[in-house]
Amino acid sequence: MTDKDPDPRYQRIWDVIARIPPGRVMAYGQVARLAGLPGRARLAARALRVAPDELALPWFRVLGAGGRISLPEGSEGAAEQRRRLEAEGVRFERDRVIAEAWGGAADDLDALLWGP
DNA sequence: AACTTGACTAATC
DNA sequence: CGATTAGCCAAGT
Repeated sequence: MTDKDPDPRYQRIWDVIARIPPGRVMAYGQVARLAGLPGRARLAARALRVAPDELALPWFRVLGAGGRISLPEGSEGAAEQRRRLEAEGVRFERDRVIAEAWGGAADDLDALLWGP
């Protein structure tokens, strides 16, 4: 076939994001690292942006470094992201997610991805 | 092929 | 805290 195969890097990133437990959050860099792409935080962001809606990924559980929403403040997406996270019990401190929400997620994913 | 852009990050000031 | 700089690399122009 002449078609390009789907980029396996994106597949891995989508897989990681899809497994983030409710009520928890992860940073782009962390997602990239668990996807086997250390240092490619921007690729994780791009993958999320181009992700098909059919995957129904929990995009709102992915934040920038330090638990901050990366979408432009005042944008529709930023408001929705915060609303969805708070609906799952994730608490905020000004524009930043409380540290508790983001512990554990890596451990759980580590178990799900590498050792079930 | 050269240049710009970006849902990033860490370090500095 | 916020602003700046620099590193990074894939995709868009």
